[in-house]
Amino acid sequence: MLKLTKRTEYGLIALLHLVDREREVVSVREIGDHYPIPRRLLAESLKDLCRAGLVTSQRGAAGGYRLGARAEAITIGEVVAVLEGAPPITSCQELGAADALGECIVEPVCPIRSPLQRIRAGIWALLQGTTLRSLADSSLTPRELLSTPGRT
Amino acid sequence: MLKLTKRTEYGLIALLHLVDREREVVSVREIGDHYPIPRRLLAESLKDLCRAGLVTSQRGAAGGYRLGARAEAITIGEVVAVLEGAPPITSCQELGAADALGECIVEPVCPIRSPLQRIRAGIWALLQGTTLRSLADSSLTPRELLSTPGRT
DNA sequence: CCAAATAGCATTAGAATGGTGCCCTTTCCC
DNA sequence: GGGAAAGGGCACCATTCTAATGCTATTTGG
Repeated sequence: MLKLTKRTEYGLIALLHLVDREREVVSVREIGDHYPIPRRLLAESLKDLCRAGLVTSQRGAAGGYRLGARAEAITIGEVVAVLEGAPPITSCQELGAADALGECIVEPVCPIRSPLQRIRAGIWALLQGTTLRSLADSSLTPRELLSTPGRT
Repeated sequence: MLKLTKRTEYGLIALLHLVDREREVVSVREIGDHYPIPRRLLAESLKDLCRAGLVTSQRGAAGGYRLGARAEAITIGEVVAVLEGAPPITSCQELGAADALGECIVEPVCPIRSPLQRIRAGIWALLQGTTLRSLADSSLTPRELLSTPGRT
């Protein structure tokens, strides 16, 4: 289904919490105490984010996590890619070459021509264009997508 | 995971095929012959789309399907909602009232404050703002989202 | 009447998801 | 030094979702 996983939700919650305390080391316990979510899974998400370098960890008694970069430099796309695997944007589809439509001789139904691939690319672009900072500031979209135009 | 289902893909392929032959009645067999996909599932998707009124059906020997509205009037959001269930945008979250952030006393962690909810809303807005026509014309996004700004 | 085509329902195998258990390693602090 | 606190790494289970197929009924054109 078209939805992000709990894993991602917990990760984002943690990251936004860390944005609030940029530069500080915050333990999973403290983050978990603020939200009605299974602390254990929160920890799993943070582990994954740590392996990917989006956060750094401090082990030991007074340990915890800290943002691995500025909040403006971490995109939601990165977070999603880490926590639920990179989107299966295959073959010639690379967002950069997204203009080269019409010229794809891979298959009878080239993936780039599949409507689903194009939609995925759009969603992906949206996520890549949203940073932790902008999410923290409640302005989700790059511009003001929520006031949708289109629909001729 | 953040992905649309095959069901949706087949539905979109069928719909785009019907856009090409607007007003004509096209059988599942004919559509299926054009793409390397299980014809049976294609039929399932079309059945669902028919129940929802996005396409109309003609039963009997020379039967088939036809678009239920103009290609400009059918949004990808509608198609997705039909084929994989409406997105779980719960409670106070309604896209219209998305401005009323900060004032939500439902839960300790109000869904509207959950980053995941906000991202879902963004994705949903994107889908709602894209029509079958614009998809057929390969210009996926309402404006030119693919050239993402943001990322301060 | 027959063949083609949609309509409806049911089921199956496999994968993904959410959640938990168990144990190890590191580090602070008494 | 020793224990408690905190992260690190697997492995596992139950439930749900997904993709796909089987079977049968109903409609309709020729």
